[in-house]
Amino acid sequence: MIIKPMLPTPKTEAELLNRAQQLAGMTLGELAYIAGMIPPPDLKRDKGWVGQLLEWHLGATAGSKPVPDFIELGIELKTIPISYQGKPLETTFVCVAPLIGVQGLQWQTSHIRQKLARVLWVPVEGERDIPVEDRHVGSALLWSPNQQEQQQLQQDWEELMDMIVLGQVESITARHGEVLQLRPKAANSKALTEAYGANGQPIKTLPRGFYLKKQFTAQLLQRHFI
DNA sequence: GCGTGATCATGA
DNA sequence: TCATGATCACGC
Repeated sequence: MIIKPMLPTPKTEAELLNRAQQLAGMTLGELAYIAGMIPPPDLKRDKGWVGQLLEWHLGATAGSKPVPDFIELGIELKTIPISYQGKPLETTFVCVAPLIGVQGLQWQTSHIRQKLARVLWVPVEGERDIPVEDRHVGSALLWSPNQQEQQQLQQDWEELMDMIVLGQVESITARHGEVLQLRPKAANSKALTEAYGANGQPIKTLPRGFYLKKQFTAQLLQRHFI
């Protein structure tokens, strides 16, 4: 697939937000045309397509490195699929969860806290009955967790990491955590990575990722439009 | 396999 | 109907 070079990366937060807000109201088909991309008929085999399209338009630089999308600005870009009611249709993947070498890890210095410190949220229509090319981009917002959100995130993170340290990763389900979940994040159920077993011995288990629950992202979106 | 971008699809 | 657990694509 031939695509045009991405737009230059914004130099300031204001410039990034401004550019994101210019995209509001446009369709993914229009944005794809500008980028020289072809919209897929659906997202079954192109789950990251919308995110990569927006990365192109906003000049995100990180690629697949475990750092914020806009390194200089310390800002993470997240597209979020929304329903006709403006509520999230999916949970939001944040980052991979460490399963070994986790003793002594602190929330304050964790990767997930760094990733969520400043996020540019770009809502995009996500109902499956809307053709991908006809879906509209919504109004972008820059977000940092408020005190309550920080507290909720830290509490969930500590609970989940405690279980990982204790070798209970395989008893963690998506129901643990109020706002943050731990779920598989893998190519398939045969992809395995190392973790601690119940007796401290090494085991092989599915890689996991941290995800924000829908209710949490719904509230932060709503908070912005109040 | 890992980390990025995420959404799919089935069981409850 | 809906969230959980599973899955898809890509660069390296």
